[in-house]
Amino acid sequence: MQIDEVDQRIIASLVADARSSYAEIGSRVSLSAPAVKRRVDRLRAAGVIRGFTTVIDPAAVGWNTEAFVELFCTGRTTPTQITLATRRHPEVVAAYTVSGEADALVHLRAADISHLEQALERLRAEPFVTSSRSMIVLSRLVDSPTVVPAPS
Amino acid sequence: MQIDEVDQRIIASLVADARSSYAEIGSRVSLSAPAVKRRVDRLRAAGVIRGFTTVIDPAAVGWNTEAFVELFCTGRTTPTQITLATRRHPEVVAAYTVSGEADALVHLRAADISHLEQALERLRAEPFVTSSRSMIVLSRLVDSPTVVPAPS
DNA sequence: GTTGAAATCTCTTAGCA
DNA sequence: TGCTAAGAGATTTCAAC
Repeated sequence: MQIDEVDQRIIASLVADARSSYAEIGSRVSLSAPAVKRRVDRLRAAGVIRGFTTVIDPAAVGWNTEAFVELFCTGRTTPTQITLATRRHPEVVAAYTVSGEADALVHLRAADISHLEQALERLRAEPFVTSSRSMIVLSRLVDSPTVVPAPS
Repeated sequence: MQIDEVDQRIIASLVADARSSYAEIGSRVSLSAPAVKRRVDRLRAAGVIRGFTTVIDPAAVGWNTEAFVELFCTGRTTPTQITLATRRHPEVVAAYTVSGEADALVHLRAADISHLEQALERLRAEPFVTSSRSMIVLSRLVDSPTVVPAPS
């Protein structure tokens, strides 16, 4: 799909605040509210905009502990297998297949250390996991939403 | 701050769709629109709700390459130093201090491999970095927004 | 302290030039 | 694309629980 500079500025505006009105975005990109809505609808339909969500302080809802786990898998493990397995665990925030020593990197979020330990145990019990290496997050230094490059 | 089950359900609703109306959320939690707004305002003021954002397909805006980089730092490196250094690089999506072998884990997003290479070079040129280990993301398997535990 | 109802104002959204 | 207009939603005020 073709995205012009106006689309990018609309996206940037929506990333900064998903609840701003079309009129407000329009005034920022010099477009009328209906024109903005039409573009947003088009971007949603095309899958460029996946959805609108809310950024929550994890600690406030009681999920204080985070970790990244590198998974080492058996030779014939497919990405699909890892996807299905990791999706089953509610503690999994994100999972990736990666190049390098490990085969996959899993981002976990749990209430506390003991909850994290349980989740880790469950994850490691998956049949294709041969070993794992965990990094517990001590502090989050930077956390930006998806960066939209400014039109050059 | 005190969060009751109604707040949690409002949060869950906003995480699922940040643009839904207060009336819509209200019908789901059996509250009037003004009551929902008051609670949302309170949650925002308390920092539980950090903001509303839009989930973008990174590929659609031309950022196709992702990597995680483990940083090994000199003995007297403070988290603040790492924060300031990583914030300077627009490719840094997130950064954490971690337990384990590495001192920090940095999540990078770039347009392509050569862009990623440049970003990595810049990052490794930071004076406190002694070495690094990169994992290039081959595919994103799972990517959930912040999970809000259902009230039990 | 909270809530819901009503009034006013803004925004959304469809139709049309 | 912008404009207009009708409907829907947001938000403030106020009274009641």
